Amino acid sequence: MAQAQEKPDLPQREVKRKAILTAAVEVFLGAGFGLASMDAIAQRAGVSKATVYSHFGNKQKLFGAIIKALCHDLFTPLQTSETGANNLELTLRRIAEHFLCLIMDAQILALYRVVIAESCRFPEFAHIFYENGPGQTAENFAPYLCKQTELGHLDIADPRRAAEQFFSLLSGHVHTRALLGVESHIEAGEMDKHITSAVATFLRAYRPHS
Amino acid sequence: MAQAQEKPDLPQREVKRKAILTAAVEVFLGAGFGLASMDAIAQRAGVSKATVYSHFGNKQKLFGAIIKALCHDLFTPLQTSETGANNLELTLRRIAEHFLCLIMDAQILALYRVVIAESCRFPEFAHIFYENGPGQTAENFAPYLCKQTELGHLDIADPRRAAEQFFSLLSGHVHTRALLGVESHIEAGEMDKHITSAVATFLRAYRPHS
DNA sequence: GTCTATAATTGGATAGAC
DNA sequence: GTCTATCCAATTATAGAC
Repeated sequence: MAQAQEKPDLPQREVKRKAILTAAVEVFLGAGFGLASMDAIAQRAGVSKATVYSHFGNKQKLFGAIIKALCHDLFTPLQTSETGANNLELTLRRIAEHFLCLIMDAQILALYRVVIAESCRFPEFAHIFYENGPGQTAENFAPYLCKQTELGHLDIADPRRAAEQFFSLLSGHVHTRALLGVESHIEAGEMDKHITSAVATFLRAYRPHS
Repeated sequence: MAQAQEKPDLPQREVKRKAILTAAVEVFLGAGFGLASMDAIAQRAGVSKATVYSHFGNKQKLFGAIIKALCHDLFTPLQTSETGANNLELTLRRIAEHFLCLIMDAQILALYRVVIAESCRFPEFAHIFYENGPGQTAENFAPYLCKQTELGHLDIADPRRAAEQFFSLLSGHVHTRALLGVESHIEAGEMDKHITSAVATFLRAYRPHS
């Protein structure tokens, strides 16, 4: 106590802040906003409740902090540019696989559930989620479809709408079931068929009739 | 008080039971399971809390009762049989319109949000929701696609999968945004374009190449 | 059978010691 | 800056009057 303070620059406070955020993610995503308790978060973070409040003010603000952070961190943008270039079907398939890894990710599913559940009480977070997730995804993919149309490999009049259709085909009932926790595990073979079928349907619909 | 009891057969108890159920639907769908209170339900039903407990035992059981009732009542099956018969595109469009009315219905959206939110704590209800909703819908539609394939109007190898793709195209980001409460109102013209585009994409993908 | 009143617990938030 | 102890409101559930 006397000669402590040796490393005033070691961010002791930041360590606790991180611990609280990590705990809050687990508790909020597991229990939802309503049933999550600040006690549970403090306990899991290994700090006192007062410390939690000193960092984040109140429950709503803490909730907002973790939702925004997750929306910002979890959605890694799909790489549509600089691809294997010439093979359209293969490129679509690669994008499809990445997309399905994203939307079937346990943490993103949990985030989606919580954001949907609280969309009436916290419309701001629903908006942020949509813009960073589904919105961005379609927005980024549309230019690729546009270019492929210019090159004559596709025949698409409304690229943005076609992009949404592509991802809707991919989400499908597989995603619905995952969101509902019904028949939660899907074997690799079934997933492969699902992707193959979605890509094939999209290509049959939008390939030029030679 | 003395000469009351004139109509012992009037189902006074049933009236209160109905009032409680109605109130419970509003409160649970509005607030979610966690933030819904038995006080609020009793108050809205115009009865005392003790009466609520005497009818439904506890909060979980009351929640289960209303979820099951809603899953049973809200999903009206799409009429795929005995249609305008010969015009395939028109029939698909009619089914599509009915389907979109269903999934954009405010009460079904609210039910969906609550069921998703509680899918971890109440997997049984998620299962019932899926079976009565998305599952039934695709299951009932598949035979129609099968028959159209036999008639040579469509070319579908896996009718069940194609059925899911049809409804996935129709749900799309329109449904996602509605679920999230983002950009909640959609004008009729935009909805019409959405349906037209989804049906057209499905037909281009699955019509036989003459 | 329904109500009023209350028990028992929990959860959000804070005051004050160190 | 962090912890302990506590306040206060709300909530589930029930006991007992009528």
